[in-house]
Amino acid sequence: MVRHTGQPAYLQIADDLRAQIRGGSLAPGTPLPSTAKLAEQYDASLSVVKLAVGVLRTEGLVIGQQGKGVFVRDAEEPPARSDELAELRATVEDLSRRLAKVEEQLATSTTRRSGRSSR
Amino acid sequence: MVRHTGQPAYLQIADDLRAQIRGGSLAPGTPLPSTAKLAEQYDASLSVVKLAVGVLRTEGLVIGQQGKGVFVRDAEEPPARSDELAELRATVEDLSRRLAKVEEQLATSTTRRSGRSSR
DNA sequence: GCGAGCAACATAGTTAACCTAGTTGTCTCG
DNA sequence: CGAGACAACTAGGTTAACTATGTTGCTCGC
Repeated sequence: MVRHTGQPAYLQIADDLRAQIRGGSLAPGTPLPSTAKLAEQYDASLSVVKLAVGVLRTEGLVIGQQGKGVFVRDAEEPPARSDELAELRATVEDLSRRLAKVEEQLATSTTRRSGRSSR
Repeated sequence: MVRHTGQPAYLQIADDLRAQIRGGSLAPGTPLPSTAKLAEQYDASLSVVKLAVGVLRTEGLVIGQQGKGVFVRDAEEPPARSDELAELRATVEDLSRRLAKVEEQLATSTTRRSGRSSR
């Protein structure tokens, strides 16, 4: 895992999980794989996985329940308060950054790609 | 210094710093004390201070600049025009949709958990 | 059969150490 | 005097170890 993006591993993992959540692979209410599983899956240390989950937790995308697991939060839409503006701006920034990154990946990766290995 | 209010230390520190920012004690553009200073000031370990700053960074309240310091972001004082809010909402929605699409394309066509991985 | 206890597993928090990398001021040498 | 080397700071990332706490399922004894 990790690779070239210039981004730290814990952000890459957070991004990936976030994408899976927003993309529907991880539906609201379902638990993420355990930190140990994620560590193995991404071939990362437990520490970075914990950091990644911490980011999503801070963002409010998931809710960790001690002893049980980390669950995707109900895609409840924000209650529209004054902090919503800040949140929206932050989200826009985040999305823009990720989009730029992905677009770059797409641009630079069309030349060498091996199998579409399912998913 | 982390009195035990039931909240973890790193959240207490993050809350305190956040309050100082929103309260104006830490004006936009000004740097936070260095992590070492904060650690001493709160009588906490460097680790929890780094976590606290990480939270604020994730929230977008501050921006860390390597080698220089952590600066209060030129904030988001809400001009809060309701049309801007609507615009932002629309933009976010649009970005999210496009991003999910692109990311899914990426997921199904690029190096995806194929056991590659550095380390 | 039931319940107490226990083991296994889960997240969460804390700490410490080490490394990278950027910035800035200083000091020395040519 | 100036340029470059250097040291002292800065944040950021990674890893590992330990602790605490909660959940769940199993087993054993009654």
